[in-house]
Amino acid sequence: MDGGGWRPVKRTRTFEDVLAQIERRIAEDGLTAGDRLPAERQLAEQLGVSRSSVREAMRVLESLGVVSSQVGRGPDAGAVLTSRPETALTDLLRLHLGMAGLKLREVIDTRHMIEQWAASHAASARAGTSALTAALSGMDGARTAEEFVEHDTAFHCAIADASGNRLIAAIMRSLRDSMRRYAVEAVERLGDTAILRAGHVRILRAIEAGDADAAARAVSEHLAHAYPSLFDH
Amino acid sequence: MDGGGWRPVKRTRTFEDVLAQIERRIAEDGLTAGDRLPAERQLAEQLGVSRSSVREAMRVLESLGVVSSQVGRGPDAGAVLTSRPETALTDLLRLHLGMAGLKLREVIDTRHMIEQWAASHAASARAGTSALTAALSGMDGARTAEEFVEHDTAFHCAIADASGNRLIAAIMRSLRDSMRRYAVEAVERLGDTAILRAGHVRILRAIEAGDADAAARAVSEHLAHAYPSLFDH
DNA sequence: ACCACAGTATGGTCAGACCATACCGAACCA
DNA sequence: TGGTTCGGTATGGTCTGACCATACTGTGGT
Repeated sequence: MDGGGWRPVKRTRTFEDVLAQIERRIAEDGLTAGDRLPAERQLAEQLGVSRSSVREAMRVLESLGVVSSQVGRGPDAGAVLTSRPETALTDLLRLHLGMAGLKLREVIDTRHMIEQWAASHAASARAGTSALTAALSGMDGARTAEEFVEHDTAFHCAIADASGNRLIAAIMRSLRDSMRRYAVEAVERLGDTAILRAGHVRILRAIEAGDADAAARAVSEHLAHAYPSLFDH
Repeated sequence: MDGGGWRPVKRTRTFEDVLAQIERRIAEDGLTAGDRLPAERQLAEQLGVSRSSVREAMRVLESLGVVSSQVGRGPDAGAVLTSRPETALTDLLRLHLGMAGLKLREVIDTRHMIEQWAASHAASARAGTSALTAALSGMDGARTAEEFVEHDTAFHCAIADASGNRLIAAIMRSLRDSMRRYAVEAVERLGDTAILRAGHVRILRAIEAGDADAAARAVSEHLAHAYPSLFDH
């Protein structure tokens, strides 16, 4: 019969329908961050489904960084549209890294790519140098590997922020956050952070000078020093 | 008293605790794709929570592409760990694009960055040329803009696949999928696809020749032709 | 050896209840 | 008039218990 025109009935789960309808409403009504969604009970009644299904859809939207739920009453209560792709990206990467679905090497290569791009663009725009110098002095005052990594993350994220592309900045921040554990290990294994500091200064100088190529090269060499085991060819 | 040691009690929701415990189990037990999680009812009993809370946690894990639920009975039923970051990324980008939380320009710049990187690496490895030629002939046979974009997506994703980095390939695929609508519009606006074909051929030739720089330049020029309005400085 | 069928474990869905939270507003007092 | 208190209420968070559809499992008959 090879199907004979038959199709399986009802393949989509209820909460998926709810999700699709909410997404449609967002697109059609032009909803943006800050706008409120109807209350769960109201939405359930309007869509003719149970509150559980609406809640499961809400959990998905929340996990993707699209809504944020507040209890209580008033203008700020209920499900409010937000735009937090970075939290969702962080969770996504952390979980897939933990499951060994992704290798550390792949994450670091991605970081390499993003940082070269961001440093080039930051240099072309000569942007973000104040945040970079602040992070640099923060690293100088760090007394533990955790503290160092904290400011190191701020430094590298500042480069991404300076590129002006929020998506790339969000990916960068998520990569760093999900890698935090491995970054601390890498710093402890290295012991001396002087060589890392030199790399940071070279990146900063290249951006200040507006030299995109030099900035990209500086990033590349910096990462090679930070993760030597991944760059032995 | 500055608080006097007081802190708000119970700020985390139940399903978040469930989520944390599942994640801990994944990390501690070294679970990977293919392994099964306990059944919802069983998990609820073991954790001392209701099944609803377990289900909400499951929805989050599913939306992040970490588990996949199958009904019925047997070895394949229940919640199975998976590794599908690309579906989660696609949903994430699509929703945030729809909400205007991200601008199309940012997505295309990201794509530009990834494709230059991937084309360089594919050229260095001289990899993926067979998939690329197949996609190329697919585009030649396309009769509608949708069909063309279909094979165009395959072409560009093949470049990312050839880089060997699954994270970057996943980001590439998600970017393309979430942009599909805009890509079709762009092709229709362009009318003639001959210039796009020429760009594809140049990219392919550069990869075949193992010329990383030429591949990166070809990608850059190809994107400039496809989205002229975004490249007018 | 095969097949039909009851049993059962699974996720999917629903209804209804109760709780904590936080705002709203009216009644109450100064 | 002005402020305060306190009950009402809308919100999300959680739980219970039920029922359904699905798909395997094992048993018993042929």
